[in-house]
Amino acid sequence: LPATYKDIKRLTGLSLSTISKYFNGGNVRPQTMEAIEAAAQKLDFRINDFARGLKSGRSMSVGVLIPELNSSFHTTIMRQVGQFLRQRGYSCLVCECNADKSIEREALSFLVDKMVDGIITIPLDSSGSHLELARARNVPVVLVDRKTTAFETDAVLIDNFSAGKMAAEFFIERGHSRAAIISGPSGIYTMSERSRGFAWAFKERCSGADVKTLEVDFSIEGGYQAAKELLINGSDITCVFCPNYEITLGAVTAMNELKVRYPQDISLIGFDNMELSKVLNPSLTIVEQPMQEIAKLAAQLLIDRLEKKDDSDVKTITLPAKITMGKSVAVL
Amino acid sequence: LPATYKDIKRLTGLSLSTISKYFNGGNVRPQTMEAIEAAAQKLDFRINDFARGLKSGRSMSVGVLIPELNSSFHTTIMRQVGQFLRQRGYSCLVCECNADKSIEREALSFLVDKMVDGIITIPLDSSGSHLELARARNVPVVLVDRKTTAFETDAVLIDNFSAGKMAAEFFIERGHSRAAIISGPSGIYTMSERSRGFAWAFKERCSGADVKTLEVDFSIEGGYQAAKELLINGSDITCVFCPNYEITLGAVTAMNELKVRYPQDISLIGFDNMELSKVLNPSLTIVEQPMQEIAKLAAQLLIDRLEKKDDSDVKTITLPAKITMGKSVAVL
DNA sequence: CTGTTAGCGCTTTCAT
DNA sequence: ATGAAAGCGCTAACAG
Repeated sequence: LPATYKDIKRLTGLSLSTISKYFNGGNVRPQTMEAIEAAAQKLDFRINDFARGLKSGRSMSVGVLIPELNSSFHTTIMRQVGQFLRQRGYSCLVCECNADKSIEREALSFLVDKMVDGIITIPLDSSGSHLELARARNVPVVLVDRKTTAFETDAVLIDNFSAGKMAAEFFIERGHSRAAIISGPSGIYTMSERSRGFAWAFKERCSGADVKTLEVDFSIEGGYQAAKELLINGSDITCVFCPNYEITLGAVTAMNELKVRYPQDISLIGFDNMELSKVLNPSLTIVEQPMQEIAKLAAQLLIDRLEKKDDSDVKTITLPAKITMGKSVAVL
Repeated sequence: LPATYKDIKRLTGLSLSTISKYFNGGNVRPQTMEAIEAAAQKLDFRINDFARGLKSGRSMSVGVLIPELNSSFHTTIMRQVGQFLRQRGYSCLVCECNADKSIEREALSFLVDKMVDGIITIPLDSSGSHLELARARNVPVVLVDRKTTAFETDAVLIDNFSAGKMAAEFFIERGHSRAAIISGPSGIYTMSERSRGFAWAFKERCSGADVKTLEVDFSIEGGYQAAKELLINGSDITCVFCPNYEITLGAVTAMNELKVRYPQDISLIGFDNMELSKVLNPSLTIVEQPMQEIAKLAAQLLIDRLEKKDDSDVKTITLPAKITMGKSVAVL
């Protein structure tokens, strides 16, 4: 049975309040501290987080809620956020909602029940209505990657429009004018922005351009099917942009299967995940997000809110993406 | 301010114990239930997990402690375990220890402090001495993937020796006799077993065989360096076995860089991760673990312990691996 | 089936 | 700097 303050009291003769004060960083005199330390050591004392939380109303934990833990981007964000938060004394409760809105709602309610002090989330439901519950409970929320339309709160994003534009310009500069983008669901903020940027650049910077937009499920399978369709019937397309990691994976798989080679037969730009880019041969040209920075900023922003170091208005931090050159785009 | 039993009492006139009973699945009469439900609804009542945990001594949460969240295998296990546990009403606290033993020890102590009811872990410290703390606190532990030498508890593993043997036999059957294995640290149980199985099969089933064993760091970089070294100086090797996912990734990257092609120049068998196998061209022959089953069995075992449905002696469940054929092994 | 009662281990005024 | 006392929200006998 775990030791409690009472046991320490028994060994030291001190009162509960003095002991509590010590464990909360208050001033006690050296000999008191030594006595408590010795007793705690001897008893293998560890503070009871439930009792503390019950009394103080804070859990020193934050909830991380993301769509899918098998998405490389989401997992990376989650890890970095967790690492940073832990350094600052907070623990993380991680939930994934399997890309299902009703699970997302449940998960949020679960986190609130667990008394998390704050929430960092990549929202699935783009309205963000599920987040109202957090607000009702006074739990601050920081959005990552996507903004919500009906719920205003702090957010850390990349400039997705520019990311799409970048990919388009990379193609245009190398002589391409007939392009396709295999986009995820247009209801997803990042996807529609990247598509918009891609199409805009071709329209604006390349006369006589033709951009096909395929909209698929947000998965490897989706990318795979769309690429197959495109390669079989896509006739005169010379280049394809895959604006997320899973779609990229699916598209490459389809090309392998159909023995279509890049960059010879068709040019390709992928998204995220440097490692994939390098194991592939030829290597892939990709648009990359500064994941570590995104995570760090989100965590910092949340902590600042929790600790009242920042009580400014809702703020959105926008970071740039960058393009990393591989060998998957032909010069026409 | 969140509502409590007191508020429900005020609205319904019922006693706290009746209300508590209802929320814990006890029998109350229909009209009582309706009254409580209505009040709870109206008040937006949610039970306070801290108070409940403090009183009951159970948190309905389990700790998951793994070496690295950027390892595809570890992440997959963690997800599956989490999913299964959540279905059963438990939540998960996930910690990674960045492959550092002292962090692992801290993380364990952190989980115990958070009052997890049980722990599922892929142990890094192969002695398992850090797990003593859990035992001292009466927190059951289930090991996944690796066994500990100095701490006996339930475990779910694959037959790693056979996995290595399988890879070797696949090579042998296709006429290979000069092989290499790029193994992870021999202190890691899985790695030494897979190596042992690999070497054993060549020795036993292939006269005049020659097996080089390289031991590297447990990382993409490790696999990359070793493969490079092997390809530059390895002279007469005709095939390589990479007994984990990260090493496989590194090895393929090295081959791309040196323009060494498989299966023409050298044959290759990788480990884990079907997806990688398919995006690569040619596709990879890999040894696969039944991850979903591993996770499910581990979670089930822990729950059975927690709920006293199983009070048998410590048990170890061993599952078979299987080989999935790709196009990365040449027939000599 | 329902109510009364006594804490769980900690924090936090308020005194001293 | 330390102590006494009250109570956070819930559970679990026990009695009715």
